[in-house]
Amino acid sequence: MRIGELAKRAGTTTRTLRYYESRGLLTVRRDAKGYRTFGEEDLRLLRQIRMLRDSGFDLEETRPFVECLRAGFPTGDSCPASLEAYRKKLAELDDCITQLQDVRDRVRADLARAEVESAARSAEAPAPRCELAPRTGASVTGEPAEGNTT
Amino acid sequence: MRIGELAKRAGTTTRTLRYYESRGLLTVRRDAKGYRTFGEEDLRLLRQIRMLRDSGFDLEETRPFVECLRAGFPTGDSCPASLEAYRKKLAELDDCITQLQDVRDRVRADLARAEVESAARSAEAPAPRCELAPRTGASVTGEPAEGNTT
DNA sequence: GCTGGCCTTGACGTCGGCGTCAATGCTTAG
DNA sequence: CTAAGCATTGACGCCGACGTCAAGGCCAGC
Repeated sequence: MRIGELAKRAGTTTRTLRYYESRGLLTVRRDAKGYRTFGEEDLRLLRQIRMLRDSGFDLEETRPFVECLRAGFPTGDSCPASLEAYRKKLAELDDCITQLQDVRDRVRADLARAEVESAARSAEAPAPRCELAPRTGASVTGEPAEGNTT
Repeated sequence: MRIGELAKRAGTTTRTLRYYESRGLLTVRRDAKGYRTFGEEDLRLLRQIRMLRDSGFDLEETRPFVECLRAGFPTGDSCPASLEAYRKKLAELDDCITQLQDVRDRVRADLARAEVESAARSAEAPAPRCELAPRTGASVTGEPAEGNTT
């Protein structure tokens, strides 16, 4: 399998694969023509990387999983280093979520306060009335009843 | 007040202030020597920007607040556009938190599974015994008792 | 006069993870 | 023969929010 096919099968691009190679995540054989050659194990490796990246791992953090696979283990997370990486990421995620929640609460509070003050400002304005003038009988304002007293 | 003092008072750097100016967030007067000159209102404006950036607003998103302050309102969030910006960011934060929670749960599940399988592998391995050899009498391995049979 | 400290503009560097050329080579089908 | 479609290396572009350096002007104090 050459790079184009692998990229297609892995749902990525050749550029990405060459980049991974440059980072040492992909080890490459070459055929007689100088073309990169890959096998099914590379596909598995790429799927592993993609899953992790979807979970917020940056590329470097996938390395333990990659090395684990390359060491012949059935899955990328069969090794202690991978478990450690999981735990680290988990802690990071928890921290991140907590921080974001704090921020959200702050923004929520700011919004609430700003809305209240905005309402206060409109209240001190001449209070636009949405009521219609009373239909029934005598006018409260003391205006002359329509077509009377002439 | 010149740029250095403003930067110090706002807890930031002159580079940042010049950058804000280049983005049109800071409007500048110049003195006779060509130096930038600032007033207290610029300090308030900077504090507003800093608060928002701490809450995850990118620079461009602080613009409504800045314009609100410059329009003479008492706070940056006295204007409808600012309230809208709050609501938008709030929604973004909620989305972001939800996504992160999903990711965290996935990672947690992956870790749990990997831990179980790791434990399973150690179980099928030759079970490293942490017991000491029995003190009492006859050796199980059939080795010659120490200093005997000579 | 010199040093040190403030200011000016301009421009390049950073970080991650690739995207997007450009110039060139190998192979195969028409 | 030629075009199409794969491959190769190398190098610049992008994004946001600045950091950092260079080269120079202006001023105060010793």
